[in-house]
Amino acid sequence: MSSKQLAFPQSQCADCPIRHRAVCARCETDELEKLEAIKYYRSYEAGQTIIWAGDKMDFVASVVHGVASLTQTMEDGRRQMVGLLLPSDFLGRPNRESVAYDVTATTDLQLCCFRRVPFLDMMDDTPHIAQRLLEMTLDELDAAREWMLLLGRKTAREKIASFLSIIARRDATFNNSGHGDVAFDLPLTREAMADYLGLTLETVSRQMSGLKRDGVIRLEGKRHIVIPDFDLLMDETGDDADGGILS
Amino acid sequence: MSSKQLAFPQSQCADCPIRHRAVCARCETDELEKLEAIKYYRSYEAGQTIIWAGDKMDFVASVVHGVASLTQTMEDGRRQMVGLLLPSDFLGRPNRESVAYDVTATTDLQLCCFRRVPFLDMMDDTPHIAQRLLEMTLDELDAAREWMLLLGRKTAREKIASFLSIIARRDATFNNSGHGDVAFDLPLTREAMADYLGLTLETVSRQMSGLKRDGVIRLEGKRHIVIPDFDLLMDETGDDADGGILS
DNA sequence: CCCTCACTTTGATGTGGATCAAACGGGGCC
DNA sequence: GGCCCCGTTTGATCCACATCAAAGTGAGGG
Repeated sequence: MSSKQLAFPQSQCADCPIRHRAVCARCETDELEKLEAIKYYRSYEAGQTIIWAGDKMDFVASVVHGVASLTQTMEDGRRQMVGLLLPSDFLGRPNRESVAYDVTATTDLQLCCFRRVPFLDMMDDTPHIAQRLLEMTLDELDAAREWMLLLGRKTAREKIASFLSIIARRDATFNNSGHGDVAFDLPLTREAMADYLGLTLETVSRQMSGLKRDGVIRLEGKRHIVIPDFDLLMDETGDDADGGILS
Repeated sequence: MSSKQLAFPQSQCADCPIRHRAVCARCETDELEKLEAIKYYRSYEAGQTIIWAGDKMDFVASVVHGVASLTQTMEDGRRQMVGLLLPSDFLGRPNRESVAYDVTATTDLQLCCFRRVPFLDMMDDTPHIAQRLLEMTLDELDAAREWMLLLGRKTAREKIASFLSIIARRDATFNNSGHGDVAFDLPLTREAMADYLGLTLETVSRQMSGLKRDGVIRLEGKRHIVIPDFDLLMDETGDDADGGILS
């Protein structure tokens, strides 16, 4: 079993996180070769729109580096972010050509793409791909449901604290030397945070200032966050205090 | 193709909507027999809790009749509905034993259940089941994203109008004789609607009264809704006015 | 080095929906 | 028929967050 994992040719599907999460974890060598044959990379810079709502999308993809967001916009301009894709997350619907929301690069971004139709063919030949995608989609649905609780019932301060803990859990490099400092860079502007949280950017800014004033977070520059005590932050989220730090 | 569909033994998996949506649409006779062997029914009455958050769930299921809801509750009692399951919707995660939210019957309810482990085995043997479940889960994720826009950015009146249009789309019997009346029963109390919409029950009630006062809806009793002109309702949702009535 | 521009912070005021409180209505049961 | 109870409606008040407005900050470019 472990020898089999070691047998995966590391040079194939090289820096592509999809190997770990969506497709390749249980792939055999010949399947990896098929994936190699249909994959290609695309890069975007911060702020660039990848696809507009309603456009055709002829590929599925996995995020290599950077952050992408899915956003819905109402006619009068109100906007709500409905998805935030970090490295190794999957983008696209194998069986559907169009998307229902704008996809935007919120930071510089690299995607590992697979053309849709060959990817579909490969799904037919390789049953565990669909099973793995099902797992990932169910995880995303669970995340969406947490997000709904946040949007529907949490206060502005709880929303900010929850958001920071979500980003910290995925991004933080943490400093176990001595005490438990957790530090990371925010990959979003205050406006994008507001779109994520269903707030205005002014409220986001005020609540960040409030958390800083109360010593829950430290701000080094506008974007770099240091959390001196993760439990203190968790107390602000409104979530049950189970499963310890970054579990 | 159509002859093949007719070849499905109608007496198998008899009144079970899972046949149409999750599993059986492309099943052969022998696969249907395997499904028959592991399926069973469970009934619940309105208000009954099916599973509590954190409990083990040893089955997956499909809603036969009635309505079930998925709800998250914060420690201080704030509640947010995060899923609403109508007939033919699927419940459960094949690969996970526990659930992260309470599952409750909001009306009298019948489920068609499959024990989890045999269902998993069947998924391994029958690749199109995972593909179909992936499709359904992606649809649910799209619905969750619409819901997030509603929770984050819509006004109370828009939330109510959107909710009514969602229920109408799935439930309504409509009366094409003469004009386009659309009528249906609300499967939820005002309180459950409030949990769905991220509002209080008082606000739900006030906004319903408002829509009634303005002639957008008629109320016959507390629960029966008549919509004299669906376009009028759609104008209140804040959504783009594309894809006509009940498309 | 300073100017610019995009992002952010802070301040003053307004308001939609929450909260607290009371009355209403109708179905089931004695 | 009358009473009770649960779900619902309506009213009065409050407050968290939106809105409108202005000033601060810092990175990049001339």
